[in-house]
Amino acid sequence: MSATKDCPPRPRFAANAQRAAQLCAGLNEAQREAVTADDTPLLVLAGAGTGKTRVLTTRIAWLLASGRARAGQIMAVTFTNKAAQEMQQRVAALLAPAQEVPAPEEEDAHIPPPMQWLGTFHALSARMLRRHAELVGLSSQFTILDADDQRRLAKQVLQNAGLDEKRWPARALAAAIDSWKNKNYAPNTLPAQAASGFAGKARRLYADYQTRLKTLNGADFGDLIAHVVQIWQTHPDILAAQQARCPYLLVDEYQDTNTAQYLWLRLLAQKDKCLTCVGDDDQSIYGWRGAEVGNMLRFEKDFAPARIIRLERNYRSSHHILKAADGLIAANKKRLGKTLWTEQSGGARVQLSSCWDGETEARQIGDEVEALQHNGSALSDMAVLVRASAQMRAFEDRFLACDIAYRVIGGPRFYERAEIRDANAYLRLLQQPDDDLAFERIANRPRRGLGAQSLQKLHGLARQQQISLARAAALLADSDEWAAATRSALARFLQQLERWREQAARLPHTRLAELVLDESGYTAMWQADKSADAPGRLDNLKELIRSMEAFASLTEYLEHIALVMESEHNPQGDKISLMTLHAAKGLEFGIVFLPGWEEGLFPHARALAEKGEAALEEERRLAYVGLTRAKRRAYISYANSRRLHGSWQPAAPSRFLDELPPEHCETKDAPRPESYAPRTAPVLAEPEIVTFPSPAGGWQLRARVFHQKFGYGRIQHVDGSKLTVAFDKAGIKKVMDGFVQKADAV
DNA sequence: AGTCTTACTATTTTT
DNA sequence: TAGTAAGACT
Repeated sequence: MSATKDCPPRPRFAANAQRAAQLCAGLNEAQREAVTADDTPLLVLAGAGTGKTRVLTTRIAWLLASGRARAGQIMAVTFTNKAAQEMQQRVAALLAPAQEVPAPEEEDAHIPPPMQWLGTFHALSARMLRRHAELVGLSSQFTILDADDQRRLAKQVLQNAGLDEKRWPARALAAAIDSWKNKNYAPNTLPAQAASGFAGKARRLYADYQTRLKTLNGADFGDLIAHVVQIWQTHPDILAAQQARCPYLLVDEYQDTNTAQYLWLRLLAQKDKCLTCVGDDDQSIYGWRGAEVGNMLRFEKDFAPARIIRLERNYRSSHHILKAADGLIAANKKRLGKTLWTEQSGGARVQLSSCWDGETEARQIGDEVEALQHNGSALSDMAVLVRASAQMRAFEDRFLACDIAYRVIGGPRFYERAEIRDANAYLRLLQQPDDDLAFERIANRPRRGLGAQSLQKLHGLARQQQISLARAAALLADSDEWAAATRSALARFLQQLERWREQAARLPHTRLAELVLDESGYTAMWQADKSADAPGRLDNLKELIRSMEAFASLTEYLEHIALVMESEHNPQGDKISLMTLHAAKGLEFGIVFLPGWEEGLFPHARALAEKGEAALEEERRLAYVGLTRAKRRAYISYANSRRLHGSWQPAAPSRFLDELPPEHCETKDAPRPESYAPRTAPVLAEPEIVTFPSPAGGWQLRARVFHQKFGYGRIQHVDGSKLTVAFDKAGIKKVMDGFVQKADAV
């Protein structure tokens, strides 16, 4: 607790020594050390279930209670809004009893949000960027693009460059740009290898994309970080001011930082900062999104003199589960290394079982769920964690069939629905007339005679003049070009927008939203729609208006929906949770089911194909995350064959099964004799529709083939895997070879 | 301009 | 298999 020589003297605030001591009361040795550490850069290596969040929040509370810092001087960075929220609440709860003591300074007397600088990288960056937007060519009203906007923009850039969208899909460009920004590459610093992509046009495309962003006054998620880094790098005064504002910097989930975020942190922390990073290299599962575990492995070097504190005492899982997880992760080579232990002894071993296929697996797990329920376990204390969302289907079907209440975590999101995005586009356009993506989205929704043709022409003019669509529209409406009908439609639309903007100043934002949806005819459009989902969409719009009430202004609301894409409204009820392993990070359940431990699925073949050994280690960490979610019981299962993309695939048990220490596991014999066939050749449920995966050379002209839908036919032409077949009844068709088979095989 | 047909794709997705 | 997205058709 002594002041360090590395840091200059800092103002001290009214301390509450008693309160500070109380905060440490329930902590173990390592936790207390981390909480009360001095200002030296600190890495807290916190294993699963070792009280990571507790340490982080207690450290914040301790910094405040001990008088080292005021709330406004602490910056705490998280990755998710959920984590930020939770931290906010927990800090407040820790400090709540302290409020009985009169507040030491008037300005702190009322502090509803205890931490002004607690948020995600993106939220904090957005806030700082709004202040200095003009330095990167934006106005402070800039729009934050979501993934869909980003894709559409990428598509426009590709079209403009004349690239074949089949070969170079927009999603691929958007993903590439994302990954370049994760690495903090600008168009002109793109390394040669990356620049050679997209038919050698990568750099051009990236530059175009950025130009378009500037024109429409927008920033994508990657820009939020990258622009701030750039501003700090080029304006030392701005950086220094920010550094001085928050001398205390805490980072959650440090293993998930990407290169750009790392630079962001390093810039902020380089001067006399008290930096505390918390994370677990063994739970790094977002490498595919740019996270660099290396940031964590290098911490001591990067922030020397730094210290590392390991939290290894696990409070969550039973002995066997912990040991099984520990044995599994030990197979990874690139790790800082730690060994979790628990005082809990005994408990159930990890249960391993095999089954016939995905459906049988779901049935087995369903049966076990019911058995556990009869023994008094609550559904809400159980979870099924899958590798890929496609696996969820079987469980949903089964749970519906036997009436087990379930909840899917991480499904489609409220803000991603078409009607919500439309409504938001109207609002965005009011605030930010140059937001082309919003303009495009709603220009003809509802129909007002501005079809694809008109939009196309507008685009041409906008691009030629380097202006936004709305400005181009204004020019055209006044010109003599085009059909009068189009011009008047444009003029009417622009007038409407103008009127709403005037109203925006007078009306509360919820009222404004209603007015816009009403007068634009948008609501009427859905009312007139006879399709089955129209009423639901109208409900969603009402829900949207309601949710806007929680915000003070339109600006605040828009900022929120851009940065907080979360939807979980209904976490109540006794239901079993169904989610991907990725979504499970940070959660815990009494009983956890881990289905689908098969080679190809888990570890996933695609991951291995892309990045080899590194990806295998990440898959293994994913398995580790899964296992360590369980408090009392873990069930691992695998199927002997699985249907993938319509055809049956043989499945071998995952190599991870062999890596589990056998003394902590228990293999349950398959309950049905016919389904017990581990490690044997696959059994195909419906051999008559087996496909021929690799037909090269296997197809002969004029051979008789059979197709499920078209019946018998004769091959006329072979083009790789595409066959032209003259069917007896259905005529000449082009079919993929996977869907036909030799007629004599039938 | 809307509906139908065809082609294509298919891990994970904190912001 | 199944879901989507783009093009063709009327």
